Amino acid sequence: MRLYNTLTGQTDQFVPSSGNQVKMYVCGVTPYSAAHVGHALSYVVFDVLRRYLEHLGYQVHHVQNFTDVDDKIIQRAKLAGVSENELVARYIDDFYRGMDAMNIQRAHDYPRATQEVPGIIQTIQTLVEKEFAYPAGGDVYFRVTKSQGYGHLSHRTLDGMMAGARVQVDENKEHPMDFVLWKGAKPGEPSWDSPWGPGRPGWHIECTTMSLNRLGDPLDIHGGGQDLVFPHHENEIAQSQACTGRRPFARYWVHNGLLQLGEEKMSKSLGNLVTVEEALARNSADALRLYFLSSHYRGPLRYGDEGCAAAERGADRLRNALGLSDAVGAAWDCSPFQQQFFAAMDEDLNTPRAIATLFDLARAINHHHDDGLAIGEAQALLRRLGSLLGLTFQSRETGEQDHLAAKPFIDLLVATREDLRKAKQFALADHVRDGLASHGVVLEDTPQGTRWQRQTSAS
RNA sequence: GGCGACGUAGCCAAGUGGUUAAGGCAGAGGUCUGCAAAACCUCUAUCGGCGGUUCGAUUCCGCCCGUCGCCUCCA
Repeated sequence: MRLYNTLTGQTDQFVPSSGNQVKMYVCGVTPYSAAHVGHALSYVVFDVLRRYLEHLGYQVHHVQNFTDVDDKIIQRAKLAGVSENELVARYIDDFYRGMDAMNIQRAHDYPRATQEVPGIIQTIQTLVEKEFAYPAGGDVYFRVTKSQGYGHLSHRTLDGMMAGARVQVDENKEHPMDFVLWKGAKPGEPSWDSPWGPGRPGWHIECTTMSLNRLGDPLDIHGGGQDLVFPHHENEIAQSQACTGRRPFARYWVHNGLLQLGEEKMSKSLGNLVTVEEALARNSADALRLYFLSSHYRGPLRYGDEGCAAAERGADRLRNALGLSDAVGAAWDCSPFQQQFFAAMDEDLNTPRAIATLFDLARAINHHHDDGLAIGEAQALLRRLGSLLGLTFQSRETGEQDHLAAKPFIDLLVATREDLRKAKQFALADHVRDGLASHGVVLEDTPQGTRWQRQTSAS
């Protein structure tokens, strides 16, 4: 397949460094607040990338970290009156719950910064020995001026960055753009002993240590949101290549576009976020995935209720095509849809086009079903292609319990209405139908009898 | 200020140097239905503005207008 690579700025043919093994490292979250739909979007994208690579026959080794020590965690824990560990545990749980509900496959490994401290210290030590890093005032900094090609990934130069005039003056730094590898501990902060005194890892260094230790360089794919390109990924490259003395650290850099809420990016610091839990209370996971994937992964996407509702109706359309009963008629060739789908996915994961193919296939299924042809094979294809996008074709699960409890009564009402219709008591029959509809139960009369289901779109 | 991205129908969103510019949602008409629902069929865009390159540009180049992202923690 072809894949856009932030490093080269082009869409390149994807070829892993060794055979059919793919080493994929995706930057994870800092668990100090609930997982939001922007996270869901990002991890849906990498989930689809992984599913598709696996479909192509690659063996993907997927590692994703948790940055479980940083300023915000310390601050929030104090605010909540719990330990850092408790806070982190709570939000890691929340993260897993949300991602599982989105049908995102779990990574093979979820390393945590706090569990890698000896390795991180080792990495920093190597950098200090190679003079890429220097201790100052209890901290250790990375020397960006010694790093060749610094700024290459984010297409900027040190001079250009200085011109931004937003760099903060720091007495300890040799150069304003130098960044911290090790933060000396302040009173009351969690800390570890190190050759430079007690402290904790800086933000970027953990990913270098974890990816090099868990996967080894070169990584085939390094992914994350576009907001990580600078400084996080730029710094990761600088550190990692300085540490190993080899390049590239990662061969394909894949970045997803950011989700916006209203006119701005959704982010924890702006506080304008919708949590995954909230989104899933109103929409099925399929609808959200359809929504995310119906725009290209590198472009921005505006999140909103109208978009969710439209996606839910679309999901219904696909579900309906799969819900049709098969006939014993002649078969027909549905393989062109498959080819079209793969062609779209091969071209830098063009999920909008792939989804369009899914809808085309659904229409063909409905059409041929009307003509009395066999549709089982095409339905199986739709299911299979959909699963490459992580679609389950299940309706929303909320209210499942009520629905089960109410089932015998709904069945009874539906059967009664059937009798009324047979007796041509249409006014009464419609009254029953309207009454059920007002409780979110939708009836559908088919030649095989009346079907009912709970309304899938949130209301 | 520096760097980057984007501007396609009522809304969301693909795509291409040249026969009919995907798909979804919404809308209109029709078929089916006791009526609906679902489904099917049909209809709804000269691709931000101005120049340039070209036989020909929505697609390439320049400028302008507008929007967004990064440059600070962030998927």
